[in-house]
Amino acid sequence: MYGRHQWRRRFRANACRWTAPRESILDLLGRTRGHLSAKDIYLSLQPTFPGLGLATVYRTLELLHRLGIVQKVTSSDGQGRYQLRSVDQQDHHHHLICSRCGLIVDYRDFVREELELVKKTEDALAKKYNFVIQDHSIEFLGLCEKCR
Amino acid sequence: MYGRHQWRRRFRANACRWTAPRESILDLLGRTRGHLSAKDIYLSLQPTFPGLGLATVYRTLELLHRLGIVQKVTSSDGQGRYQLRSVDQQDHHHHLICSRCGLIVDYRDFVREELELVKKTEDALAKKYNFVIQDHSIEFLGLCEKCR
DNA sequence: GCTATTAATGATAACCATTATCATTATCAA
DNA sequence: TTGATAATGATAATGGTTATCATTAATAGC
Repeated sequence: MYGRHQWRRRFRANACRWTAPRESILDLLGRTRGHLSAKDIYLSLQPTFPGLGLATVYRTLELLHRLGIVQKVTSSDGQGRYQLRSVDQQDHHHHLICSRCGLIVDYRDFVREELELVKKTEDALAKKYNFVIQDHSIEFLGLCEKCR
Repeated sequence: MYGRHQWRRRFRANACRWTAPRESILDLLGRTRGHLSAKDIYLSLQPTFPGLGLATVYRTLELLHRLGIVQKVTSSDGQGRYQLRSVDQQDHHHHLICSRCGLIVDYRDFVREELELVKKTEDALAKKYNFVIQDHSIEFLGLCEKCR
């Protein structure tokens, strides 16, 4: 995983400053498995960083998303959730989402097959519809064990 | 496509009443290609149905979604968009979404291959994670011709 | 190490899609 | 026809996200 030095360099390269809020948010994302909402992050950092503002969390997440550092999932309730984009391809995954309680499960089954197809589709769509493809999302919606 | 008699029967079977707002919304969805937001629908019906309330549009869309009549896409700007679920399987498609302006393109390329993989994945995930799978979503995000 | 420039921050108001409330109306089974 | 009640419309409330703006802090140039 990246350390603060690498992050700092990456920020500099994009004319962005390396600040305490950004470091603490990246740090939290780095040591958290799941998908965090802006409020999750805001509340989690409250004890160690009481001065942090919610607006800064949003701004930082948007920046990280723009830089391709963070992956954004808009769940069906319209709330954005964020996760560090893993450096190694081994960790690429897709989502299984409970439409009742919003639980998000990362699954890694069939990812190889999925990515093959994704690559093929991506190329074809980019050409046919004249899009610049930035990302893809494969999700299954259903009811989890508790909600079924 | 369904006519009002079929819809009416389907509503009755679910203890739902057949009303003017519901008929007009279904009618509009039936003769519109793209994905409509609640406000789109509200504004489109304003001339022919001035009394229609926005809340009713939301309630109707939620009902149609619950009944499986309508497909919902939550775009990355957090706005819900709705489309009549097509009766014939031939029309099954996935989405190409512009992350800047929200444009949604339905594509039908590689859908056969995608659905094969989807079926396989669905079965495995349902078993492994004890989910009841209701739906899936495959989306590509990028910048459209105008926004690139 | 200073200092000027200006990006970033925090507090808060504004925004906007969606949901809840509630009195009124309309559907439909009996 | 009528009674029970589902559905509606108007509007207030909610909640996530964005805009505003004065203040603070990071960085490049000296």
